[in-house]
This record gives sequence, C-alpha cells and structure tokens, in this order.
Amino acid sequence: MSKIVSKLIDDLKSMIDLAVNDAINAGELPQISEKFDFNIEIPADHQNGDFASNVAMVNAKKFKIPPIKIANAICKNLKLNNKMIDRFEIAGPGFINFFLSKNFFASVINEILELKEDYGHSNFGNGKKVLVEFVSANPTGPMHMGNARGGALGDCLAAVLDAAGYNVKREFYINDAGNQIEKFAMSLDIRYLQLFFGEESYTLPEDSYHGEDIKDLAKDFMDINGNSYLNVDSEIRKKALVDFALPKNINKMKSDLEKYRIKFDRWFHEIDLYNNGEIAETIQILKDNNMTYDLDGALWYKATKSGAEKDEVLIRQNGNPTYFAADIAYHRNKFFKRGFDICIDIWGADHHGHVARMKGAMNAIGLDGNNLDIILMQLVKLVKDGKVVRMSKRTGKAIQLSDLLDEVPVDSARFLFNMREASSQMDFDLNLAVKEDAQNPVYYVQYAHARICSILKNLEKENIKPKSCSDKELFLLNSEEEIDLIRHLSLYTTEIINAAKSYDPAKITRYVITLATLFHKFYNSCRVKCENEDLMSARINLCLCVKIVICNILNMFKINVPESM
RNA sequence: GCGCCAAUAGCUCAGCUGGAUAGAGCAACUGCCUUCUAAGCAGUAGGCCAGGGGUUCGAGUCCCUUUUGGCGCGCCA
Repeated sequence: MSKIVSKLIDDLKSMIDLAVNDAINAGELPQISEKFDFNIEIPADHQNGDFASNVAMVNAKKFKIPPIKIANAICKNLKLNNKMIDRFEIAGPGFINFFLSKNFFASVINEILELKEDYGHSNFGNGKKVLVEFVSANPTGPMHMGNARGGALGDCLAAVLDAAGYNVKREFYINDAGNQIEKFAMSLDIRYLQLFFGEESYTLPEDSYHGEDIKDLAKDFMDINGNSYLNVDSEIRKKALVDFALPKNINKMKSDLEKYRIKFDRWFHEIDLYNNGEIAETIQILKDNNMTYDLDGALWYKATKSGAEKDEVLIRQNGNPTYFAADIAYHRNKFFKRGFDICIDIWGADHHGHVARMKGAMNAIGLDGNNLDIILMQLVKLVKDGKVVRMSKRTGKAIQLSDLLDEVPVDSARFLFNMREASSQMDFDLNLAVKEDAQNPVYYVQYAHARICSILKNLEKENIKPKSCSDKELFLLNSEEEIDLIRHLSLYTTEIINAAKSYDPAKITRYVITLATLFHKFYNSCRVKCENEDLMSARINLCLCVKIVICNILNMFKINVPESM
C-alpha cells in the first residue's frame, strides 16, 4: 500500500483506540467487557472528510449510549499526532471525519516522483506463488469471443497480482487427450475420406466437429500426403491426421494470442498427465482415501461425500479416464508437484457445475480446496449497430478471436474487455471498439497522457524543465481540482490491492478513467504554464505524477501509451 | 423439478468487508477555443435501486419470498 496512506490508516486506528481508552479511564464512556470494533473508510463525498470512522455508531449498542455522545467523548480525548491530518469533526449520525493536510498532498507527489514505475507496487502478496490459468481453449477448433474476454481478464488479473506482490505465472492448459481428441480424429478422418469419395460417401455423425476448419485441415493434410493414407489402418490414419492438425491449431492459437499481447509462461499438455502416470497416481490416492467405488464397470468418485448432488465417473467402462479425473491430476500437479500456493482458474460461467466438485476433489486428495479459486466469467454478447451479432459477415461462421483482432485495435479490445467485472454479462460494442475518438474510453485515457506530453514539450521549447520542488512550492497546489487529482493519485496502491483481493482488474480500468477525468478537469481550470514560477513547477510535477500513474497502468495492461495523438 | 448467476437513469454499467443527499459514460438539450491538444471542460434533464416482507442506529448492499432473464444438472469438456 502506498506507504503514506497505509501508515495513515494505521495511525488513525491507534489514535481512536487510544482516545476510547482515555475516555473510559476518564469516566466519559462506560467500561465494557467486549472488544470494541470499527473501520476507517474513505467517504464517497470528500465534504465528509478524506477518511472517516464509524466507531461511534458501531459500538453504540455495546456502550448503551447514542452514537453522537460516544463520538463527542472520543473526540474530546482524540490527540492528533500526525502531520498528515489537518483536523477532524463529528458529522451525520456520528461519523468522525478526518481531513488531510497539505503535508499529505505534498508527500504524495514526492512519493510518486521517487518511486516512478514502482509506484503502485506493494508487498501485499508476500511473494506467494500464484498460477493463473486462463483461455485454455479447446485445441480442436478456433478461439471464440469468450476466449477474447477470458484472455484480457486473465492476463490483466495476473498483472495486477504481480503488482500487488505475488509471484505470478500464466498458464494455458491444452486439452490434447481424451474423448474430444478422438472426436477430432474421427472428424478429420471423415473429411479426409470425403475428399476422395465425395461428401455423400461418408456422413459426419451428429456429435463430431462440423466446422469448416476441419475441412481445411484435412485438405492441407491431403496436399502434403496425397492418398498415401487411404489404404492404411484407420487408427494409423487418425493418428497421422491428429499429429498433423493439432500442432497446427496450437500454433495458430499461440500466434493469435501473441497478437493479442498475451504470453503464457507455460503451455501445459493434458497428454503429459497420461504419459507420466500422474492420472493413475491421483486415482490411486482417491482409492486409498476410500473416495471411490466400482459400479457398472466404471470407477466412481464419491463427490456426494463433499456435498455434491451426485457422484462422478473417474474411469469409464471402456477404461479411459474422464476429463474430471485428468483435471484432478492437473490441479494436483499445480499444487503438489509444482508448489503453487494459490491457483486461479478462469472458466466460462457454463462450467459452474464443475466448481464445487473440483474444490471437493482437492480436499479428497489431501490438498486444500480453499486455495483453488475459480473465476466464473459470464458470456459476451457482441453488439453492432445496437443488434446482437452471432455470425461473422465475412465468413458466415461464428465470430472468432482472430476476426475480432482483424477489426478491433488490440488496445481497444484489451481495455474494453476489462471494464466489466467477470461476473457481469457484458455487451461488447463493436462500433465503439473501432472508434478512434473520445467516446472510446481507451482514447480518453491515452489523450490525457498525450496532453501531458504536449505540455511538457512546449515548456521545454521555452527551456522550462521539470525540477524538484520544496514543500512550500507544492503547498501551492491547493485548488479543488488539484487536491482531487492528488487524492486520487494517492489511492492507486490501495486500489491495486483491492483489485488483487477481489480478482477484479476492471477496478483498475475504472480507476484510470477517473484519473483521466480528474486530469482533464485540472487541465481546464489550472494552467500549467503560468506567471507564478513556483506554482508552475509544482504543477509540472503534478503532471509528471499523473503521467507516471497512467503509464504504469497502461503498461501493466499492455496498452500503448502514445506521446501525441 | 433442483442448483448457480444476475435485475440500479432511455442504453451500457459503477457503487469497496452494510454508512451520510444512489454515481459515471453514452444518447438529449445549453454554454466554453486570439492563451499549454475542443479526442477536452462546465451546466440542464433523467431513479419506488424488479415487487413484497425481515434483520439494524442505518439496507442498492445481508436474510426470506415472488417475478423476470442467463446458465447448468452426460461414462461431454
């Protein structure tokens, strides 16, 4: 947390603690046996102070006196011993409101200028190892809009956690084993055969992949191998088709995601869990813990033991492990084999049924399901001209991530996908996303930065350069617009920690929009280049602070920070 | 049928572990460029926070219930 703000909140707490005790000792408040409790909060309206405590209201019952009387007793005994606080007052139903001093605002400027690109970082996470697994799109087909949202969310969440002092890794789980790969193989096989014998000769079963991409892959395979796989055993042919098509799909995903500025630390292959025996190991642990039973030739997991509605199959009648079995082994690998303290998975909301049993399964193998956090992301509706778009006009198929990136600038996509928290269903407005003007919030923020650069450039032409300011000069920053701006800057580190706590990078997106708004207000009411040279220096430093924070956020989210627009 | 998520301005959404007069943006209307980027700012208008109960000093926020949406309940992933 910004050292200044966090220390201040701690100080306020102990000052109030002290005052309550003094009031009790002086007989102005009754003795109570219970521990009294309270919060320091930041009022929405700064008329009500920069910080406020609800101590009087919360403890009215314990003291058996009205809040106002308690507040009076506390304030009578409250000794201000912090230069950062100017004064306090009692207001409303019994709030004690604290107002910041000019010392505070000057220290904020100095702190930001000193820390620069480190401003906002904290040690909140204590270096705990966190794995964020996201996108993890099915490699049997192209990525869709949900993956676009999940990608932006996961990547920016990882960045926020990193800034909050966690040791973060990003991972993509490739489902390259099991049932769907068999379906993929079968679909490719049929498309391959159709190329020689016509579409009527072999029909695609209902539950296979019908997309055009499968046809294209089969065609590419044929272009290279001709008919040489026609007369071999179908299992050999399928394997050759998958060995050809799967890496191709995976490479396409990698390049699309790179274009989207997402780089994973690791692409984890499900098949490895089959080959290295970890699935078998995991199932053995469940057996040893008496969490399984045999029924109808399948091996079942007693999910109901941990509160689920029904039990789950681990090994099918045909001997193949289910996706669930592999997923337990995968998460065991994350926690147990690789030692991650916290694992975060980002899933589509349609997988919510899987959450409870996955956490339960962690407990069942002797790990702690509480360390597995699942973020359920609601679906994205693509909207154009006020109407929901499902299909791409160009290709006639479902809109893919690569279609989106062809149309929408990456800056815009990454920013807009992080404006809503994961749990809310969102509309992605295509008209807005492609707009290169201020209606698009990403430009609004970038514009604030470009403005600052322009101011600095113009001043430099007149040989006016930024210089460090004394407190006396910084005290000149006292207009409402300046104070609001500095106050907002001071809360950045706290905001990062809040976003990390709630796994919600959208908080930071909204924070930076507000920062831009406050800067534009400041710009319109306070001229940086002005007669008073001391004030000018102070304002230049304020501009530098805003520039630093905007840069830190946009860089963190991998969005461009243009110097001119 | 059971379960999960949601419902806030005409539209898209904020509202931090319950706090003070519910906030932005878009759309609408009115102003502000001979001075640092008007991609900006200032102002007006717009609300029974889905309905009903409850908990409390205090509820958009917590609990119950009804209604309306989205999703899930496979030896799919």
